[in-house]
Amino acid sequence: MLKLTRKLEYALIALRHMQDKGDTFISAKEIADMYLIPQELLAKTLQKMVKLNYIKAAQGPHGGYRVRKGLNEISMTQFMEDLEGPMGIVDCNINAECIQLDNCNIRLPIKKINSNIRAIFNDIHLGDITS
Amino acid sequence: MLKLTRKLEYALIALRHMQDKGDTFISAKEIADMYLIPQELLAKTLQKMVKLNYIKAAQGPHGGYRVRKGLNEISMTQFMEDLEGPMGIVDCNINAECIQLDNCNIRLPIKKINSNIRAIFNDIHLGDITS
DNA sequence: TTATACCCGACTAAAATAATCGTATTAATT
DNA sequence: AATTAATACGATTATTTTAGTCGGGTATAA
Repeated sequence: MLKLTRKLEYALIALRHMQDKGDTFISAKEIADMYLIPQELLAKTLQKMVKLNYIKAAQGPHGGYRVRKGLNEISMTQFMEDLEGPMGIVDCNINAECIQLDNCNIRLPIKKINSNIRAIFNDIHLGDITS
Repeated sequence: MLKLTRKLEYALIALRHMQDKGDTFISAKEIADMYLIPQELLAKTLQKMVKLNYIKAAQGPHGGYRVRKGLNEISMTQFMEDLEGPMGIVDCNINAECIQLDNCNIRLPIKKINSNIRAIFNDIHLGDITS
């Protein structure tokens, strides 16, 4: 309960590793081997981050990935939602398709918790983790 | 991602409902019907809360559950961990069986996030939600 | 032209969560 | 005493989410 997904974990690990390596391209394999994470899964996550323009890819031998500049300022909220879709402590705060509607007697306090959590993740940025 | 389980949701809804009703015993059925939640599942959750001494049960017709006094002071952290077991933004902060060990390059920042989240839930008490 | 690496969708596996079922027990009511 | 409405609880099944794998493709350096 309340856990980050592995995809996010792997993404953070990879970002940090790449950050450390500066401008050189790092292959998915290198990262996967080093941190003992499944290469294919990591690769997919990296590919997603390319699309999101978090990182840049280079194909062919000596190819790999490197981080884009300015990544440090991205908030964890944005990062998590970019990679995993909307986040909310309960569904009704996201999609509003809850069968209970106004019937629900805990809607407001839950909403408040939700915004507290968002506040935390708004205040943490990728730079806090990857550098 | 980062969602409360239904069990917790149901528990909170039930607690609030019972709180509203004061000292009278409320059946699982009444709550299940009112908020359109599966009766058996709710019942099990209520039974767990009886064991935890959150609420008191009475069997037989006109039986049901009612909240114990002093419930309002229980923190959400305690509540969640009582019902669902240890909570942590990543596993390694809980069971420390992570294959990466010191290899992990994001351990510290993640740990910090974790304690931020705990701080939120330590500061919210059942009374903030159920009354 | 070969080897290395990214790209990407489809698929399968595993784990976590949610829900149901069956049977036993308790106690108020008639 | 019998009936009924309730909790107690372990076992089981179903569903959903997350994790991981596979296969075929494209790009490019050497």
